[in-house]
Amino acid sequence: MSEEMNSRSIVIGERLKKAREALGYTQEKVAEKLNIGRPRYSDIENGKRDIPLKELYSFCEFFGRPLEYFLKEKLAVDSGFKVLFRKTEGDQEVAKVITEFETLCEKMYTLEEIADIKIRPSISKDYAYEKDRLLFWGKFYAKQERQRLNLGQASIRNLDQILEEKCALKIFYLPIPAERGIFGMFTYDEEMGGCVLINTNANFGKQLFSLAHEYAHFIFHKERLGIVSSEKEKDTSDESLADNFAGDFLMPEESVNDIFNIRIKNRKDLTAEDTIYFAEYFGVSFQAMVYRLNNLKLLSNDMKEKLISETWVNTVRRSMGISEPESRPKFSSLYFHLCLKAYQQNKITTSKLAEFLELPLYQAMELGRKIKRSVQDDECLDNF
DNA sequence: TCGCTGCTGGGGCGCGAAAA
DNA sequence: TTTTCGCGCCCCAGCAGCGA
Repeated sequence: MSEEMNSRSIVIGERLKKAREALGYTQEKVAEKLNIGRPRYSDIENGKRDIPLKELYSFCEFFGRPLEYFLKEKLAVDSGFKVLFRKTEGDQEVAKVITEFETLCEKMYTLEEIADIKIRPSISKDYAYEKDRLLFWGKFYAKQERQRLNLGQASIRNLDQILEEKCALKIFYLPIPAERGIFGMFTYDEEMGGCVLINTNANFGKQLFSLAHEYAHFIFHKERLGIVSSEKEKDTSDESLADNFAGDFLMPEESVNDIFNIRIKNRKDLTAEDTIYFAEYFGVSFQAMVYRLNNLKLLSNDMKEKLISETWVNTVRRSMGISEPESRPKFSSLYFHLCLKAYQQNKITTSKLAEFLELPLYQAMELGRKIKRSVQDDECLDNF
């Protein structure tokens, strides 16, 4: 084996090991699935044996990773996902989602490199807090962040765009099986910056809340390599702080009070219709709105319990002319923009464009033609 | 203690080069 | 053209070390 081949085999072997451990498989299981002997697979992982291209494709397919993952000299997220992997040990469905999340982050990083645009968070502020005053600090920093980002008191439905543009967060959307109780994930890496994954199986209101929640992790808990925001962990102090922050950030007390005073005035308690109106105004879920109104003492405990148990909320929403928006694209507008920019500058081929956007080649060719014809970036974005 | 991993030795198989 | 030989690759069995 030549020296070059040897170093390549070592890199591939290390990536194979990471990919295998990410899915919680043993060497024996992988070897069995791929129909090779375990010692041979062990040798491959240890870089002692070169891998034929055909076999490498099988590995890509089996681990759900692009070929680049095994061949690239340097990965952006070589260390950043380790903790996430450990946290989801044994749950291969979730492990697969995380693998896809990692792949998306890696693609984003590659695109930034190709387009020569490195977008990194500029936050250097110290977000210190005391663990016994989480309500206070959540509210305090939510207000500060709104000011810092010039958001005023208005509702922020386009939070993903704001966080991408102003905080350089990388945001992706993927479905995670509902029964796992996972709403979002966050990971941070010096090289990559902050990366967020939102579960698209939740409704849009819940997704917005999860995004604000993950943003809280970004500002408070960057030192933790990976965070899975789930039902199981909701009572931990980090999760409580993130929830408090998200509630205050999305539904500022002043705004809620203002609307309450205009709409409700002299009435004794809110109705389900009122709560739906509030939720729609702030873009959050009905449930989040109920809890927020209750926390602000604008909704009695009895009414809170009654509203939370209601099953006809969606029927009322529809009768009020409110419908759930269509499904969300997996990629952010920034990711899409970087793809188009790289293609426009002839830095990626049509097949690469297809790969980055996960499109069939013919669609990528059509898009490519539009990009080439188009004079302005915006025009081609609108046309697609 | 058990499961996982790394490592070694023995043996089989296929392929290419050299010899008959 | 056929046979032989060397080499590389592979599999299997088994042992030792490590960590939970």
